[in-house]
Amino acid sequence: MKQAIQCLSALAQETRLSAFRLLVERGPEGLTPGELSAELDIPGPTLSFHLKELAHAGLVSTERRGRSLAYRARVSRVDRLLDYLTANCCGGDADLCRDAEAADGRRRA
Amino acid sequence: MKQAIQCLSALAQETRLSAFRLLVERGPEGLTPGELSAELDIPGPTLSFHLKELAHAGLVSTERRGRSLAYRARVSRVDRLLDYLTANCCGGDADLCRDAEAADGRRRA
DNA sequence: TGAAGTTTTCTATATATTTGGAATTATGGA
DNA sequence: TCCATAATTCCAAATATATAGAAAACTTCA
Repeated sequence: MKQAIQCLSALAQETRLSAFRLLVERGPEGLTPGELSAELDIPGPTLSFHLKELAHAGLVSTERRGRSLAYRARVSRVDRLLDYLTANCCGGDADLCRDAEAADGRRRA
Repeated sequence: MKQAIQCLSALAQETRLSAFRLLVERGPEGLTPGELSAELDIPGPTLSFHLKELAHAGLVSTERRGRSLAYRARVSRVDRLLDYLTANCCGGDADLCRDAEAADGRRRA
């Protein structure tokens, strides 16, 4: 649970969510803090604070590339997060769960 | 994006995450604030504050049932959240994305 | 080794969230 | 209507998070 909250908190902030999504789009090549700082128009220290938060949650990894660092998104973390959030849905009864969602949809429609 | 942050923030808190997961497990029958308050050992006003947060994010729905309310989890919101977080992964190049994850895994192993 | 480029740490301030007791509001049944 | 139950709102204090300038630390390449 601690880990899930860490991931959720990390993504529940505008600057960090934007940075993470840029990194997801970019793929394996990654982006440097300098590039992110420019792209997001955020001062270095502020960005650094947020990247640290994402790294601490395991949502990004880093690798040195020349004189800069390359930050990359770890998308698999997001998948694991989803699994945790919906674990044992409807007590494990898939049919019940499907019905519940359908009923819920009907109510809103 | 606003909506995604709202969902993430709502779940990024111990009491709310616990409540949400209890509701997910319970399925369509739902749980009343009183039951949740007892189960989680949280004072009424505190729980109420958190349920409001979840409801505001669209993660739970309510329905009156006799003298109480039934809170239910809206699991579909979580699915949509995942889609948003990983949208346009690796610029839409699925092969690239798969490779990136595999490489990342190798690095960590 | 030294200088330039990158990124992070330090630090203070501003802002936002969480908590729970007391009071209030809403509901259903007699 | 009136009472008992259920849940929410109000409020103030405690806690946590975000921001960015100045300074420091780490890398690389000449």
